[in-house]
Amino acid sequence: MAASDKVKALTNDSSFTPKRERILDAAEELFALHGFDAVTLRGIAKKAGVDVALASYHFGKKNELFQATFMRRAQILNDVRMQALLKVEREADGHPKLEDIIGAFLRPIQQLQLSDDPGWHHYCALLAYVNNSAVWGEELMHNSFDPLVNRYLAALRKILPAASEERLQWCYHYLSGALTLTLAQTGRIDRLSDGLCHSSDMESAFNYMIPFAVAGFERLCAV
Amino acid sequence: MAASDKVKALTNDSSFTPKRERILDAAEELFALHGFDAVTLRGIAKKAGVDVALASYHFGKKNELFQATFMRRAQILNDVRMQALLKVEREADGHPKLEDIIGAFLRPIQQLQLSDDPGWHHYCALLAYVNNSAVWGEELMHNSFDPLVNRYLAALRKILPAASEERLQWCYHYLSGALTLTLAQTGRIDRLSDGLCHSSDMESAFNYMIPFAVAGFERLCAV
DNA sequence: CTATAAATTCAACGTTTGTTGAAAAGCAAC
DNA sequence: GTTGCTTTTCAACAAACGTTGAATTTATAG
Repeated sequence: MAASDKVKALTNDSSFTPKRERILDAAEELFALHGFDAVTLRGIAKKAGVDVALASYHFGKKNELFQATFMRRAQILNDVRMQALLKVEREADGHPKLEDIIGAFLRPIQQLQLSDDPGWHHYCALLAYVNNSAVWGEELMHNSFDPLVNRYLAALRKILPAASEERLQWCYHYLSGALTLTLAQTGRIDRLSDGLCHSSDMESAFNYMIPFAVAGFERLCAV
Repeated sequence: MAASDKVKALTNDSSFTPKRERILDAAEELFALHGFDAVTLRGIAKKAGVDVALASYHFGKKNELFQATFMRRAQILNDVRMQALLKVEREADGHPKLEDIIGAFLRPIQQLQLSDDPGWHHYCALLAYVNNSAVWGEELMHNSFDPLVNRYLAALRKILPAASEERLQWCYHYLSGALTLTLAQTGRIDRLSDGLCHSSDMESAFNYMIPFAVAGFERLCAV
């Protein structure tokens, strides 16, 4: 009996089988690189050094494996982002600047993307895939991130009291789009800029993205 | 002999077989909705009311059908966008405002998306899929859109002479990301805003997107 | 050391996939 | 109306797919 390890997943009990984790690692990388449908359970199993049937044993259907892969790091990301928001609110005595809030939202992703763990690198690409997907975009993002995002929106509302809810939502949408295309790392900016800029240059990408988004929010949501 | 109709495609000769066009229509819709790998040639053929083998006969491999589907409307979009840019440049005696240029870049997409032809609706979703895809994003976008985009970048350079090339490229990247997520229509903003905003509300999406991007460009690229 | 349960592999199933060669149908020209 | 060419269908292929039940190994507990 397995495939009902959901209790474990929820309680963040990391007493998992090593092979189970290796399946998730392999799935993470392959799903991020090629998308859900282009990846086969056999490909995942091979990369994990494991029999095909083991993926079904631990996670059930292929759909469920995909969701498990996506959810695994979601809570960690939420925690880091929440800490970042609380920090800037604390340090500014409850009156953070717009730039601080957007920075708190974006910088953790940049840091995780560049961390030693290559899994986070893959996860960021997976995040881009899911957020832009008509199939997974709504439900999976909602289940994984809405509480945190709503907390951020509340912080933005507080310092942008003149903004209509509609404008605030659309501004977040544009920010999310800019972030998503950045994390997708398609190599397009490399081509278009003829080698001047690089999709992999996350430092530049985030350094410019923050003031870009700040200016947009101010223009649409300022008093 | 066929599958080398590439001359026709290039010369825009629309003396195509009706069934060939119906295959492209069906492929457009299905690829946009589910992505390349989730769509089968049999599914396309069924929707087009045609035998499976006919797709291979006209387009060769599945890859090539996908590219043909994507390229079909690309030149039309390029033409419309180019006309829009020339118009704002003409009407401003060669000195258009930033807002005019970005509007010329975005408004044609909005209009096509909302046109009577449902094919454009699907094509816009396909554009979002391709632009965010690690597999197709670089090559296909480059082949289809780079000349036009470079023409727009030149127009932006002219009115933002103080901007470094790097900043200009990244600003365009963020604009492209905001546009891409908008065209993807994942339904996420509907959920996050609890029904207040709608992915399908292209009028609001573009009305807000333009000033958002304008403010971003000005902040990063202004004198 | 043994019994019990979990983890893993093995083998196989029924489908579905993209692709192809040959046959049939449609259509032009003479 | 027969001859050539294009278009379309038919039939079938080998390969790969997700999934499952049973067998085997590994770990846990008493």
